Parts: sequence; C-alpha cells; structure tokens
Amino acid sequence: MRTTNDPCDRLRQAIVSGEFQPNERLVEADLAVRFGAGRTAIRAALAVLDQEGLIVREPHRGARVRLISAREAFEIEQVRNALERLLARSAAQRATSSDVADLRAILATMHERLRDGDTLGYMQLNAQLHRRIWKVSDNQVAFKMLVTLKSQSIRFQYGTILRPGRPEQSLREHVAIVAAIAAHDTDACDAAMAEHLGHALETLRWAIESQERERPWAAPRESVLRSQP
Amino acid sequence: MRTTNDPCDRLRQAIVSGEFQPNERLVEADLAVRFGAGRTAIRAALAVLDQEGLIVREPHRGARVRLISAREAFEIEQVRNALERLLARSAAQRATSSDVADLRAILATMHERLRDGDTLGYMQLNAQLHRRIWKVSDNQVAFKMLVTLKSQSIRFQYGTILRPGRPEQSLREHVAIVAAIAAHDTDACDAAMAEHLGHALETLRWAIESQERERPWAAPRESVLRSQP
DNA sequence: AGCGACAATGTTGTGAACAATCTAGCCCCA
DNA sequence: TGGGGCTAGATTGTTCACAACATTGTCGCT
Repeated sequence: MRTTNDPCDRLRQAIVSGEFQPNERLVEADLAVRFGAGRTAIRAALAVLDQEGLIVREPHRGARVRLISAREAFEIEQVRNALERLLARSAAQRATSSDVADLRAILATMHERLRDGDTLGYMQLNAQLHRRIWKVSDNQVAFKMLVTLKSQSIRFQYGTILRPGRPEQSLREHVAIVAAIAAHDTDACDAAMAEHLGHALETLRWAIESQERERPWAAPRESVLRSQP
Repeated sequence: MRTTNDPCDRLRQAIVSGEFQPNERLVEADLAVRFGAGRTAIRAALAVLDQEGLIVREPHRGARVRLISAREAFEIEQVRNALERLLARSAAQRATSSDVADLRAILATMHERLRDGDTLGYMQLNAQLHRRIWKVSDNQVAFKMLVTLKSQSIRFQYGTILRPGRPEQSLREHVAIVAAIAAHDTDACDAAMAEHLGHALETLRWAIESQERERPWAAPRESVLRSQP
C-alpha cells in the first residue's frame, strides 16, 4: 500500500529509487497521467524537487533528473561529514539511557546481518542507526539538511559497501561511536564519527574510481578528486 | 535601481529586509498586484521561499512570514559553525596568493571601519570576508546552504555586534583565520574558525537574552537555550 | 445573555484553454 | 551530398474561471 498520494513525494521516491534514469526528461503531461494528478500539482512538485537539487529545470526546456557529478558527490559527503560530527557531539550530550538502548539494539542487529552476510540489510540498518543518532541530537535544521543530502547522493551510496573488508570495519566504527555516546564523551564521539566518515569518504573515492575504471566513458571525469587529506 | 524582476527574489528581499513582519500573512493576490506579476508566479515564489524556510504554508490557509525561534537560531548558528569550519579547512588548502591578497585587503578595510567607529560598515565587510573565504574553498553545496542559512537567521544577526568589546575581538579572530589560510595550515585555520564562531555563538546567546530582558513578552521563550558547551 | 447552526466572505487549490517557445523533420538549393 | 531555413508538432509558461476550504459574523433558539 502507498502511504502518500502527494505527487511530490511519489516523484521523489521514483527518482531516488532509480525509476527514472539521470538526465531523463520529465515531461509534465506524462507525469500527470502517470500519477493521476493535474499538471498544476506536477508543476509544484517539480519546483520543490528543483530546490532539493534532485532535478534541473531549464526555461522552456523542461525538467530532467539531475546527474550528480563525482565532484559534487564529494562535496556532499564532506558536508555530511561536518553535519554528522556536529550531531554526534550533540547526541553524546543529550542521549538518555533509552536512546542508548535503542542504538545498542540496532548495533546488535547489524552484527547479526553482517554475520549472515546480509549486506543490503546491513546497509539499511546503517542508515537507521545514523538517523537514530540524528534524532537524539535533536537539531531540526541539520536533520532536514542531512535528509536532503542523502537523497541527492543516494546513487553513489551503493558502491561503497562492496569494498572488501569495509562492512566489518564500518561496524567497529559504529560500535565506537555508540560507546562514546553512552559515555557522554563529546570529544570522543566527535573523533569517532570523524574517523568513521573519513573512511566513508575514502571508500566513496574508491567506489567512484573503480566505477570509472569499468566504464570510463560514463561521466566526464572531474579533475579534482583528491582534494581533502 | 532594481537588479532582478523575479518575484521570488523581490519577495525574499522584502522579507529579509524586514519589510514584512514575522507572522504577517502573505496573500497571493495582494503580492501579485504589488509585484506586478501573475498569481502563478507568486505561487511558485512562495513554494521556493517555503523550501528555504523563510515562510510557512498551511493548506488552504495561506503563507505567513516564518518566525525563527531563539532555539532555531541556535541550531542554525551551530550548523553554520560546522560548515564554516569545513570551508575554512578547504580554503587553507586551496588559497592562492591572489586569494590571500584579497582577504588581507578586506581585513585592512575592516580595521579602518573599526577605527572610524563605522560599525555597520564593519558588519558588511565581516560578511564579505566570510563569503570570500567560502569562494576560496569552492564547495558549491556548502556555499548554497550557508547563503540560505544566512537569510533565515538575519533577524538575529543585528544584535550581536552591540556587545561591548566584541568588534575588536572579532577583528583579531579574523586576522588569525586569514593568517592560517595564508600559511596553508589546515588545522590552525579550523581551530581559529572554531574559536571565532564559538564566540559568535556566545554573543548570539547574549544578544537574545538581553533582547528578552528588554521585552520578555515578545516571544514564547524556549526552555533549552544553553545546550552546547 | 450564551451558544450552536449557518450563511457570507475571503483565500487557496485545481483544471482547462491559450500563448510562447523549443525541437525535429523536411524541403529546397548550391 | 550537405547545409540553411522553414513549417509542424510537442512542451512549457501563463491566465482565467471556478471549485474547495477556512474564517468570521449573524441569526435564532434556549
């Protein structure tokens, strides 16, 4: 069953789930019949998605799914890095024992998934853990930004887990983060999150490079990949 | 002379410049005649401004200028803090000698303004210096976010400069930041920016509290002001 | 007087029609 | 054969009218 009928949400879902390819044209009339909505509603949805950075609109030429360049993926990941560290600090301050229990429960399930080789399930729990931390830290502004960033960069997230040995390392890092939160150790939590996301950034770089190795024609490669230490 | 005719920009300008009071109703038809645009254009503008967080829209009840709470102002300032530190690091890596010269020129002018007691001019140059640093760091994603955040929190920025002794201290901090950029010392630049924005956060808290002391009835005060160390 | 139903008014949401603009295919001519 | 201009179709941008909804003031009843 579908939870919302808002064309905006449905279109967003369709884009992030890869139902529409990058650079694919989004014709208002087609979307209208597809979602059973009027062209006005579609138009409003496109305006929102444009603001969110999921699509690009050119005057009199319509909207297309936005293709996130490798360079932009790095920028997004860096911003995510900065915001997650902020929220990690805040979470270490505010976390209640109930919060910590939740986080540990997620961690335990992640451990199971990893043991069973359920990589996809692990990834989902990974995202869930981070979201739970965001919730603990209780910063609405940063929260919304992170959600938007996530939807923009989702296309790049899939390759990152394929790196050999990465899931095991990732789990260890998450354990450290939750431990720091439980201990209310702000600086340690910041450091643990920084280390985790530093590795995530490194892995993203690896994923993009290996992807470009397979099909170097796919995207016009950006020159400045290695910019951050 | 007016630079743009886009109703969205004009409406945004009108809101951030205080032409519309917080919580004031924004009736589409009125705005349409005021800006000489159709209701459709106004509608699109409202959608954008809603996404930017400058207004709130309720179904069938129209749009109002968003009132930023003190709590939200803190959240915004914290996010700004995190992003500016990121960009400061990046700027320290990438800055060319020409960039450094520009920054030093701005700094010199700030010094003059301060000596002449031109506080408003100092504030404008302050913003200009920060923007120049953003440009050096060359992270489009973070840049756009910072611009949006700035427009949201502009109402709170005015009080901060009034704190006794703050401008002098602020200038010293900016000098330290630019010095770190010139030396390409990433960590020092991060630290200098962190210190600067930490003081800015503290000053914001002071400004809000003194404002509430003058008119405690103005806004329903949030309970958790002192949340960050 | 107090209170609830209800009409009157103002405002937003939506669909249809029309105008403005872009794109692609075609023809004509060198 | 290949390129330039032109027409036809497709698509977006805009206006208008009207329906849907919320709010407010009024009237009648107790």
